[in-house]
Amino acid sequence: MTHFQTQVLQRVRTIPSGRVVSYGQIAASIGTPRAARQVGWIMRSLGKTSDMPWWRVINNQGKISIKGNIEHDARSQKKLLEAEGVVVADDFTLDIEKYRYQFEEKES
DNA sequence: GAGATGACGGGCT
DNA sequence: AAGCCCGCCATCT
Repeated sequence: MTHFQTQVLQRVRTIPSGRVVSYGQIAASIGTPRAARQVGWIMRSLGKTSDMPWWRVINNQGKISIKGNIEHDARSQKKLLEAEGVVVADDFTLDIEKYRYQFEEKES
């Protein structure tokens, strides 16, 4: 478990139900605004072995861009979000500005 | 240590 | 609006 990974997971864990954040937001909140890709990379490695609300993390275009190689695919993420009251279109897009959650705390 | 990878982001066509 | 391209940066091989 690297420090970077710890920081990311720590933020993901604070996302409230029914809200979403972009990979870039998480990267920025831990002090590395340009490491959005790495945030996604960490999500990929999470798999099912986590109780982390990974499905509340989407890209800045308000779209779910998961590849689907893991057990989780875009469809399951869509269901999870809808279960929390988030409206997701058939093309896996949603009104991110409406559900976007702003991190308040900074690093720890 | 060098090159390749990718659940991203932003800019340009 | 949709697609293509380039830059980022922690990991992996």
